[in-house]
Amino acid sequence: MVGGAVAASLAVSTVIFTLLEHEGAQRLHLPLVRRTREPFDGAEALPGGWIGGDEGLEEAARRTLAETTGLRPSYLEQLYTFGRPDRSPTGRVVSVIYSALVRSPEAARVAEVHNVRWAPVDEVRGLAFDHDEVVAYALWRLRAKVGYAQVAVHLLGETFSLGQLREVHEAVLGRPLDPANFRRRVTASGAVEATDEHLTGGRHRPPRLYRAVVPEGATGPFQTTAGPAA
Amino acid sequence: MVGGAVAASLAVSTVIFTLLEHEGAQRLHLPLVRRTREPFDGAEALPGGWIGGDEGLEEAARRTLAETTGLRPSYLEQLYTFGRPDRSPTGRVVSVIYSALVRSPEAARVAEVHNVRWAPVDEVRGLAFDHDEVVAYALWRLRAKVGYAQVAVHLLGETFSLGQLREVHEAVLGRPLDPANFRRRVTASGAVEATDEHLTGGRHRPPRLYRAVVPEGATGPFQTTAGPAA
DNA sequence: GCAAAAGTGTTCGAGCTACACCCATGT
DNA sequence: ACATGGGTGTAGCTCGAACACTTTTGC
Repeated sequence: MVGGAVAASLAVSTVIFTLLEHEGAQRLHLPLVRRTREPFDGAEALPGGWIGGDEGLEEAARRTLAETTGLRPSYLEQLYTFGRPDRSPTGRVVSVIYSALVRSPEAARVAEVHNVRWAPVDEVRGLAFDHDEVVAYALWRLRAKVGYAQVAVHLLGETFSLGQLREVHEAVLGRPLDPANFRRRVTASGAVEATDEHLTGGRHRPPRLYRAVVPEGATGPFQTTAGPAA
Repeated sequence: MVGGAVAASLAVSTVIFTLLEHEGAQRLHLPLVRRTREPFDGAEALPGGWIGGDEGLEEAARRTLAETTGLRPSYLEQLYTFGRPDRSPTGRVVSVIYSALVRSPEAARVAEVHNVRWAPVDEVRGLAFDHDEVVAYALWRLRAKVGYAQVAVHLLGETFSLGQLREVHEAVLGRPLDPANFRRRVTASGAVEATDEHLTGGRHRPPRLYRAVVPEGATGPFQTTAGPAA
């Protein structure tokens, strides 16, 4: 299976979401890096890089993410592969796009070190290549997924209150949710389990803390919500 | 963005589903081609080939599909990209996998011409590379998708009875469906529209023929059920 | 005591399932 | 006439939306 290969460059880029305080509310942000070479010199782009000769695709996503932003995501899944022949003006580039979530403290830790700007998702425009499109698609997928899969917990720490989890969902979906119904839906789904601890220091009644339950099928050949394990 | 590129070979393969008569019922089948060179010489594999230097990914999928099987799919979407460094014993190959549907007459037309075997989906085993995995994942996705998206119509002709459409769903899901409820669900969804014609020649009351309704958002930048347009 | 979030209960309606039943056709 | 798939009606269940209400804390 060697011989027919063609000279396309293989890249990987990642759309990373996190929650940051913005105008008094938790809102979805993503990190952008400014390009320092042609094409699109000076424009902002998604973090990424070339795929190494001896690494898997997800591995490449993690490596380039660490190199360009220093981030270690708590969730990472393949999103889509873009390969229009004209998407880069300097030659054929096929990009495997990953989608990731990082917890806020991790994002804050990195913000001061690297040349990274955290942009609110709805203010992302004018990115290099077709990255505007990529971001819109990643956001659409995240919003769809938060409805049926346990992804939101990856934006929070080990334990969390149901109010905090609801705020995450609200930030992702961009609309308020009924606290009572949200609580019932989440607890009934079995996706979280109660701990004995409560969150103190708040201004009101201390909420019980919960922990995410690791799904059953996660050890099988396929993660049925994210794609094949390969 | 030239210069860092790495020497990975870029391939495309397609999992194609169609409906064929098998043991008295319509069942899902897919075409396999027998390899005539190393690696996996003599084994069966998914149709595919190398991606050309000046074609899009979907374009490459259509071309290789035509070249190896002669098939023209009525539906085609990107499924997943596989890139484990060791998935081919002869060197690094990254494969973009597409999932396709073809109508039965098209499948029958091609079956006699090319070196293609149509295998019932649940008897597919021992394929080259990681193609067993790929098929299992494609099937899982198709079954999930048939529940919320209008994909089944691509296995039928221009017009069809609701009984035929139900048979398609039953073949995909592998279980019987209540005819009354299926009819109501489909008509209420607005995914099909009634024609004035009826299917004659059957042994019983002639069913009304329906036509698939092209979804609204299909002209926008994204097809919200399949992925970005790019 | 008061404000506000945590947490519980209840009602309502949409949508799905199961199943009874009528309709129209070929044999 | 009758068998069979096409097509309609309907009762019951589940689940989510809306919202009233009680509980527990800080101030």
